[in-house]
Amino acid sequence: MSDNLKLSNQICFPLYTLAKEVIKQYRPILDELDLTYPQYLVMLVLWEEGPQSVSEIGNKLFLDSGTLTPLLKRLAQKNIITRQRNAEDERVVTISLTDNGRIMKEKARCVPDRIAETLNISTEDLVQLKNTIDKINTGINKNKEQ
Amino acid sequence: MSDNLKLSNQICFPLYTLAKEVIKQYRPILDELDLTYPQYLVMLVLWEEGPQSVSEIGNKLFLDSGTLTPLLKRLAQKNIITRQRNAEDERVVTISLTDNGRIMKEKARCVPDRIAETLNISTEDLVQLKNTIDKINTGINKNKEQ
DNA sequence: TTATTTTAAGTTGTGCACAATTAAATTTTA
DNA sequence: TAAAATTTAATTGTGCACAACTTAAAATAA
Repeated sequence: MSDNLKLSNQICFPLYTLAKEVIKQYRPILDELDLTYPQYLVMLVLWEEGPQSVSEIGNKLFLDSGTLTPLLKRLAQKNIITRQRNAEDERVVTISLTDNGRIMKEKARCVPDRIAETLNISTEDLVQLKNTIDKINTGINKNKEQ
Repeated sequence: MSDNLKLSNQICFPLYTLAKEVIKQYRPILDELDLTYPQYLVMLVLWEEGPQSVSEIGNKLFLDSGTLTPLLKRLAQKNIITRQRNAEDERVVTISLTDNGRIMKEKARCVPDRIAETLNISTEDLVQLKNTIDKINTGINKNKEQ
């Protein structure tokens, strides 16, 4: 195994553990909103872009209906979103915020600040990480096109 | 929300999706070994460091017994590891490779090459990513110590 | 030694994540 | 228009991931 290949091993594992670790940083903060990290992502999309279909949410978050359907049912049960089958196209289910869901946006305003605190890292390093991640994603997607 | 804080949002989500994406690259390759990515990590540790307890594996992979116990039972069912309660200290369960488990190491030799191919990224970028990840992990752990 | 504390693994319950399949509605094509 | 293909959610099943708890064993303290 060449050094370069060993390196790929040394990257995937840290990446996998770091992602878990960062999500763990969200847990105590999102607990106050009674949200998990994937649920928070769905709420971010709805806060930012308003009512939309399950598949639109799925395309933005890279999650399929097998993940989203039960997750959205849980958000509906918390009474922060509604799920309504579309009248024109009955295949589509439109997800909208309830009043409670909209109110939650205010309570969630502080989340990014608090995460930034726990990450305890410079802006330059964050920019650096984002650039490298984008580069890798480009590499992976280039392979897919072939 | 300052630009810096927006950035933390822009980092955590790409990190979360990239980690999932990279693990997805492993799937077709590890399917040939009938292993999942976490199962592959356990096998790597056993191939490299030999028989060890559940908690030793857990410390190295940052996984607890709630995750490892059922995972290890599945590996034992595939007949590639054994789980044996320690005679001196009966709290400890020692995990060892079977002959099949040792043979699998040869079949797994090509995995890093094939992953490196799909990632399609330069050595410099990989080194870069690893450095940034290590830096963030240091930042998180520094916070924990406080 | 006996009681207390700690440690190791297992158990239970919740919530993703995703592959594979299904069912129904819509669109496209012949 | 009727048949075929596509799209959208939902369902089913497997496997993490982790918090909270339990159990048994071992280590430590009283």
